[in-house]
Amino acid sequence: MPSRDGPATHRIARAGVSSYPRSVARSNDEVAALLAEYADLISITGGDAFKARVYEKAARSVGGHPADVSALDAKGLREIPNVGASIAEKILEYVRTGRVSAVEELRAKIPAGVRRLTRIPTLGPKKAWVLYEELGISSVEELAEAIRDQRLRDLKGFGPRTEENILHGIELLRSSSDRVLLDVAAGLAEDVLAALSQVPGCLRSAYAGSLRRMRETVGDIDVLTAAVDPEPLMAAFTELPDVTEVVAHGRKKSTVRTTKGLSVDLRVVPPDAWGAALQYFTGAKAHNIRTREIAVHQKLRLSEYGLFDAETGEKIVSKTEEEVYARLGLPWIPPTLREDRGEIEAGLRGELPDLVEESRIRGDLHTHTDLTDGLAPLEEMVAAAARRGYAYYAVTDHGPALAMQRMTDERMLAQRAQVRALDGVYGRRGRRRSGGGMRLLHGVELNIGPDGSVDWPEDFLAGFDLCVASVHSHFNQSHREQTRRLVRACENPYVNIIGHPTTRIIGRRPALDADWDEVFAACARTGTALEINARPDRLDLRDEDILRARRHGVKFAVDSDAHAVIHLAAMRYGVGTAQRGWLTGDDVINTWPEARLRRFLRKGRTRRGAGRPAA
DNA sequence: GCCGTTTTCGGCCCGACTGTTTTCAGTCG
Repeated sequence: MPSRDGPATHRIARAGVSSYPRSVARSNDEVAALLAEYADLISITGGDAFKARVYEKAARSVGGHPADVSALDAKGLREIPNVGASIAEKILEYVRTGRVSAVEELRAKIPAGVRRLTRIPTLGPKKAWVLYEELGISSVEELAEAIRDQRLRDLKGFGPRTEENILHGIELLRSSSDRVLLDVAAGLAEDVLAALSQVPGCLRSAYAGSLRRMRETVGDIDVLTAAVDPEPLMAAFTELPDVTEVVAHGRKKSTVRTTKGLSVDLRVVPPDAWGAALQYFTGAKAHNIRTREIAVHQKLRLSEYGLFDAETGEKIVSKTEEEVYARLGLPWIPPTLREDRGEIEAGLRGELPDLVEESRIRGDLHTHTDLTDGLAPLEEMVAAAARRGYAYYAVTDHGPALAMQRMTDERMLAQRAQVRALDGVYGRRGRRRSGGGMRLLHGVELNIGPDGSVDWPEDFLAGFDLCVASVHSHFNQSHREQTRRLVRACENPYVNIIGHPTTRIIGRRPALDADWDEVFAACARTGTALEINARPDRLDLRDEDILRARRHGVKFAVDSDAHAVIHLAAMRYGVGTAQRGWLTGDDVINTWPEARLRRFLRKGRTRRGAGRPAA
């Protein structure tokens, strides 16, 4: 994609627009990024704030739109929310020419670095513009230097605390800028695999490395292929459309840099070395060191080419990972566990967990509609959930405490009536066929206030089938206050799930400062589940927290927190994170049959009718 | 620039927090 902003557009700290599943054409992402950039440029230059907001909203709608925008005509485009005549025309221009003149004009006025300044937390478009206009600052580096030289002191609206906050923001930006979010890496890797698998002579292909292990961020992508003759694969690889630079080009290994700023390594191995190579390149390094040590103790030698007799050099096994692990006395270890966090010992004892898998997820318990900040109407979200084969599905729009969502009792109750009506349709529909239908749960995402209270009193909450409760503000409370707040939310008999518990946003916002062991203990004690929010920029709880919470006996819910149909597919990243936390199906409430789930949702409630479906 | 039980113009999510101010602008969710 032609972008003045360059490759860093997709880096974590500035991943403003990102649509995770690959079922969506990439042109939607490109157009969304362009519209978002235009919105930023309007804001920075002091343009009409409402106009900027429309472009922002249009960017989100396009990013979340299920159809490929490059295949739509003007009429089709205008059916996308927030896309009218003007934006439709710009999208058509982009599809036709690869550029949008209005965006080009604004880009000519503002160096790309100025927009990058707004990625610094606490530094918005207005301050960025002042810095550029008054001091000519157009990069993060220049800004850091200007602060060192105390040149911000004389600017109106900039004081010592502002300097401090900006410096802290720059630190945050820098510490995360060399890795990308999981969905960006997965999308690129899947594109590369799709292209390489078409090359004649390509016998197998897969991605390995931290992406296969589903680490929350990815530094570069390792792609592995099996072929007798590597040349055609290497040639095709270095000529992929995403490639901006060929860093290395050899027979066994090539490295390229891509438009997303991410490096991709391709390794071509002989077909009979596939298993050993996949094991080797999946890592993690610490896991590989352990497996090689085990090999050495057995007078063996393990490399990417196979497992060999250390003395004779004779190859023993190499075709599959299973064979390699088996010969070492280990069961096959799922990639998400390969971090040397006890998986070797557990494997040796035959006690690896029976990990939760995406196919075992029976429903999504945290999703939104356009009643609040979602993009799709209830009917569309529910239809999409049914297509995923779920046995149950919860609609959990925001309560009134998030003032921006304009929720009222009446609107919530009206939605409930709609949900009940749809439940009648979907529940029955399935029962007539085989295997049962999809039951709909009416829920809410409550806001946890600074004191731990939530949006509604208990008698109103009793009407919901389930309540997710999450923190959306007051991130800087003291350790003690934050802990008390979360514990109090758990103690509410109607709160079933703590949504995105730490509220961290990868590369942009740190986790809340709380006594998590105390919070986890409260969850276990009160029968409150912790969410594993599957959005790639959240993945909250993260793997280490899950491991810790699990020891308290907490149950978990892996939720997409979908705000659009396509976001439902983010479930895979949540499941990957749950696996990294060693969770089994029994640990995850939304793998349970409906009846068991409903029992869990009743929690400590005394009132009858709470948590039950309407007849 | 988009949208409409507010309907072809006049609104557009709105409240809290922070840091800068002395009455408010910028940022965030």
